[in-house]
Amino acid sequence: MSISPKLKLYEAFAAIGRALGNAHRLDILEHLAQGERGVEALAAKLGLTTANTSQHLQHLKQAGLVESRRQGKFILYRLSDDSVQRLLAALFEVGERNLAEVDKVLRDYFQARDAMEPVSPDELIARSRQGLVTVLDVRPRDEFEAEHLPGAVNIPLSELEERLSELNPEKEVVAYCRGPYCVLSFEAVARLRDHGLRARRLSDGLPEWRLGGLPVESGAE
Amino acid sequence: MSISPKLKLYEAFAAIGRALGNAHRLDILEHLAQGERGVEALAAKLGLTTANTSQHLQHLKQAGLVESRRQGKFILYRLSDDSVQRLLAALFEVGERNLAEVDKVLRDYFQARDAMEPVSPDELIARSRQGLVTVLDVRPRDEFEAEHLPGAVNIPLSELEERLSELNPEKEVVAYCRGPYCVLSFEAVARLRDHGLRARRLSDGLPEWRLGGLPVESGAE
DNA sequence: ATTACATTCCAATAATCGCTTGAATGATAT
DNA sequence: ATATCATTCAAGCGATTATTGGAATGTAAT
Repeated sequence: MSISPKLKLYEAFAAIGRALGNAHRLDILEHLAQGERGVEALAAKLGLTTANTSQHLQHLKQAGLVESRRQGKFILYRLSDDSVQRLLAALFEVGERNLAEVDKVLRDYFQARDAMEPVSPDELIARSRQGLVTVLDVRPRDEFEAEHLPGAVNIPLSELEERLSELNPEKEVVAYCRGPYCVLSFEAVARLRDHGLRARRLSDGLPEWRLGGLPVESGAE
Repeated sequence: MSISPKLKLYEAFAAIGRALGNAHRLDILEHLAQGERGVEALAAKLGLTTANTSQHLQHLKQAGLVESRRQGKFILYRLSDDSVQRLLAALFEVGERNLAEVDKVLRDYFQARDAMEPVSPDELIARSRQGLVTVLDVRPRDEFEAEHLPGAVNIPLSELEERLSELNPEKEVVAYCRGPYCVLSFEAVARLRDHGLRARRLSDGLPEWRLGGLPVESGAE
């Protein structure tokens, strides 16, 4: 007598759950949400060994969360589907709502999250059309070149101070990066304000923007 | 130097993932999606020991997926939030889309899923208003009494054959149970058709109906 | 072919998980 | 108080997981 089909299904779904059950793998998924990446490139960004990164990717692949294709010497990984991003969003929502620990980190580190008054995509589009804002992408150059918001300027966080002059002080800066928990844009807004500029964060990152059906550009500036 | 705040957050989110990473726990969540339950009652439905069920519940509680309250001698557990149900739905969607194994089970066991032509909630409401259908709840009596669709008739699957006469053969039967992977309604529809009745499944179960903001009733018939 | 290089596989470690059994807790009922 | 009952805790087992370093695979360039 075989196991109930419902449990068989749940076993498969649980495998997806286990795949989500590791912080590094969530990190990988955040990076892949921005576009295809090779194993070594990912490993470098994450600070993991390639062997380890490869293992995590295999794990994610078996769970149906990512797919891969070969291009020349490299094997590029990407999210299987938009449904994966929605799953991540649902996971984050549950965490934000029900885990005191999450709330604490958000409050302590991403301090004054509310005071940052994040800009919604709709608002950004409206103000951008009126020429009131500078859209600032603070991710590393390679990520910017792969894909970015239309009309965005790229100043990686590490170069922010040296390149302040490139920003028009008349306009408000709206900074974004990889996603809702990417620290780059928080940090950027704080530093820009220290230098007397008006700056706010976009409420989400590039992947959420794309998921919302909004346009993106790719290539250098 | 402390661990990055993003990883701290992801560690918390990963804990939720791990909580989803066990078939029995998903089963528990399906049952709790229908309403509050005590530990022993759950254990009986799931076929687990109480100690084991309790452990799983602790695990789910720590992950913020369920909450509990004491009522007299019993401790009742419930889902923390609607967001938990949305998370489950997102998990199922990813599985259905990207896991060949899930597809296989759905095809093999829940055979001819399409041929069953599930009825959507909207359609059910319309046809029900016209008096064209019998809404049939095939879950065990206790679950029916806790909560059911308005106007539904309760015939647990185990009693289906004996109580066929209670069903008006002029009307089409629309059966439902706990959720999209609950086997009861599939089985019920198959058997009803064997007996010459027109029968279809509701596309989802009671929890999804409630999540959609549609009304439910409770108490005996 | 041979070399170079990206990626995956393999083996070994320590840590964690799922489940069982039996005792401990905590609230209610007598 | 004492007894009862639902639930949780604690200890222990076999199985699984994350990680690492080194070997093996497979593709591309010479």
